[in-house]
Amino acid sequence: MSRYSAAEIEAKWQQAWDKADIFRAVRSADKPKYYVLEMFPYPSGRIHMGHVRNYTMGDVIARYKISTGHNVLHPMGWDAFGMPAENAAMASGGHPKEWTYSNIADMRTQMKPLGLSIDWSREFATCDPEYYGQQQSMFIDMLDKGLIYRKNAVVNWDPVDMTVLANEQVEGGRGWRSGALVERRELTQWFFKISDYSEELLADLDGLDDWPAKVKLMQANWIGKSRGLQFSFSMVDEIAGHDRVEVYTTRPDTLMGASFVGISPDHPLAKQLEADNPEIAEFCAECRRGGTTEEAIETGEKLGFDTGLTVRHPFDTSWELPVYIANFILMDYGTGAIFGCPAHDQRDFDFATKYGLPIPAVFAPEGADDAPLSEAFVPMKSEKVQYLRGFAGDTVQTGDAGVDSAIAFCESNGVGQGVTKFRLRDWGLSRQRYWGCPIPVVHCDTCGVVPEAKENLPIVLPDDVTFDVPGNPLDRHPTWRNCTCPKCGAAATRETDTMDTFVDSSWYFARFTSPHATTPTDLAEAEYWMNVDQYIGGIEHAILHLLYSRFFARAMNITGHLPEKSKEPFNALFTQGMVTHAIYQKQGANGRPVYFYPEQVEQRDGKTVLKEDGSEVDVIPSAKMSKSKNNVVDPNAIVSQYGADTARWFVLSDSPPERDVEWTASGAEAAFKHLSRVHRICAEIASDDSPANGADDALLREMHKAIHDVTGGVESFGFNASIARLYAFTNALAKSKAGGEAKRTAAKALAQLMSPMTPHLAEEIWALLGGTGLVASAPWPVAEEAMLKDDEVVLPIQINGKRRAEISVPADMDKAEVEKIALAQDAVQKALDGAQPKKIIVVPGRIVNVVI
RNA sequence: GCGGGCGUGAUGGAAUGGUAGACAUACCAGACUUAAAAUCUGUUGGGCGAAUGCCCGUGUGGGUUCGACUCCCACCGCCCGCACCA
Repeated sequence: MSRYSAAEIEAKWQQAWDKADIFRAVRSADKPKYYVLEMFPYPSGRIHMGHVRNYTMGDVIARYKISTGHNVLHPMGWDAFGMPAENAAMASGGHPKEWTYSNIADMRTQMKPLGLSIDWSREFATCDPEYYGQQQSMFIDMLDKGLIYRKNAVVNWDPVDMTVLANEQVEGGRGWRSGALVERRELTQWFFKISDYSEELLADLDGLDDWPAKVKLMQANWIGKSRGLQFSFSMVDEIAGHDRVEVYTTRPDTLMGASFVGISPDHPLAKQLEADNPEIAEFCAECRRGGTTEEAIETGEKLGFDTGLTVRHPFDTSWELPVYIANFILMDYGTGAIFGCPAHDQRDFDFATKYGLPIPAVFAPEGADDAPLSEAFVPMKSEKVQYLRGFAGDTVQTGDAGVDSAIAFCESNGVGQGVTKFRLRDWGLSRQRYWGCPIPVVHCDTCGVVPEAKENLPIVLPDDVTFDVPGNPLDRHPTWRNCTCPKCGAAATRETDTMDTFVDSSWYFARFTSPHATTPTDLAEAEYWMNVDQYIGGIEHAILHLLYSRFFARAMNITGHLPEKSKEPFNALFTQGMVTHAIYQKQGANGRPVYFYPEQVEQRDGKTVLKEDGSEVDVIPSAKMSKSKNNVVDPNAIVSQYGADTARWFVLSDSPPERDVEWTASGAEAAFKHLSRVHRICAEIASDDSPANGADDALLREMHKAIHDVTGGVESFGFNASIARLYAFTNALAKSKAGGEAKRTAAKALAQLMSPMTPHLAEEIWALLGGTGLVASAPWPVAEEAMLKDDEVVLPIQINGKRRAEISVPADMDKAEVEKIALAQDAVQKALDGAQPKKIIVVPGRIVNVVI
């Protein structure tokens, strides 16, 4: 009998699928469509286990949906622009384009053996001119609709990558990719008006029922809606055109607790003062430098500088407050100025204590006195408090009510107005890089900034560039920027900035519906295939990519490139966990850890030791795979050792999909053994000629239960549960004494149920067992309701909630009868000891509980 | 600090409020073998017991319920996200 040879089987069936062309997505009205998409990869050149897990999950869904009669769209492409390509060019010569396309070719070669049900005819890379040319076309449309604008802005400048970063790309004051401390620079930049959609992007999260709550929450936090009062303090002495300080507060109810006004070091007034006061200039410079060490960012002492200026309280013009420049006030948030209410804000409290400012309480816990505070009193806004210095609403009310009535009071008394503010800023898209989509605008001396004419698109990146010096090669290219103005025809220059690569990934899902169209999308195709029914990717894209894509879908709808229904483009989102692996390390001589590869260690007497000298090593379980920690498992090595089916089976089997899964050698080995066993069992069954017998029914019932449970698992992303069920079904099949026909029926069902996870092996055994056609296109088996219930059920008998006996009764026996049998049990009789039970609970088919 | 999630055998993990530990790993024992590998069979939460069995057990403490891993309250621990956000 032939052994399970994954290499042979997998190549054979991949060819069969190709030949039958069964994964090509075809638009037709005869079937419902299903669009499943995994977040497309960056072409680093190597696939890793995380990719395998991500794409396998998508593949399970895609294959399952094919067999349940859907037209499935399951595409793949490449997020191909971005800095690693330029970094590679800088580090080792070569060209980003060659580096990228050769990486794509390598990764495609590594992915194909996984046997994914991808429609490769739709493949594209975002660095293809056919793709980014359409992106340029959309840029022009969006510019036309006022969705994009240009402004001077203080931007986050990454001094290592020599580029501008969006706020979202700055993490803890550092560039998200380079890790360099970000500097402030003023540049003219292009922006998407995403902030116009803050309210909508927030409100529409509510409709995303099949998104993880966690992701929705993260987006809501990021959008950061707040309701407050904006008003101004008039200055006692006007200076150089400044007669008031505009502030924003979310706690206007604490206005009577104001003790100072603080402004940001970047506030226009501070800049004014800085100009003729060296001391202030020194302080502001210190603040700006302030953020540059990590400690300062983390712990940050609250520093202030008394400007000597004073302002009048809006309710009492004789009440004067000092104006401080303070390092903890951010110019980008609100108005860049605050009033400090030390009694109810710990930060203001610390500040007031330090500079000897008064700390009047505005409210206190119900029934408490107006006693001096030793720390700020900051209750939840939903909590009721007693106002001591309130000015609007009830004396005892919640903070929320206090805020509302304070806003109403202030508005009717001409003190400012209630405003809603969002934390979400406009999305700066300009990057001073070469390897990105050129921004299709022209700078003309007479006409100014002019969008390029669409017939001139795509504006293609020049190939003759060098990377021997930092900065943008487009900027120093001798001729590329020379062009004519599309408006007046005079000589003009191109914009040399390119787009943020997040633009590329904000619409690729729409392009997959018509990847070769000569417009960004073909509306008829988009109308048919959109929305993405199931999107699968990592939680790390919870905010940036998904928020930008949601915005882009709206912008594409406005510019006529997507239908109205696609404003929320992803119907369901699933965020899968990582694939992790243990780290083996020892303390090195210099105190730093030394890392070992998995093949350098072994288990001896329950300890993990080095093979070479038997010394014990430390094991850190479940760590993210990382080259520097020597704990990376290469998918291709696994595929050549065990086959793709084993890799696919394992990444799905050991943990729930949303959680991390730890790759273990023993687990992979076990997966392979199991698949070999399935192969062997099915090969035996193929030629089993034993006659039908009494065991057939039990096996077929087992089969229908397996169909039911496995289907449920696949539909609810419980792949690990489906796999556990398949193990159990295989065990039942192996042990069954049923006749050959029944066994073949059950084994064919096994092939079908396994086909989404291990498609090659499934085809092989399907063929061995005489299945018709390809299992990949066979209709999904349906569980018969009648076969799911056993005639006899085992009921546990509990006494006071503890299991004391078991009875076996017909499943449809009525309650009274069950009760009678339960009571007759020895254990029950003994426990009752002649007394009457207080109560008997019979849950049909489940349990009996006798209460004594 | 705010928000969210999670605590179950040696390990990964199962359990619509209804027999806790499915399924798998690991370990141990046995069969086959000259031997090993492969394969097959069986055991394995803790304690007591010769045994039918009994007691304890899902982070800790309380509560609701005939019955709680599951629901409620409080606490402890871990993980993730956000954060001088006015």
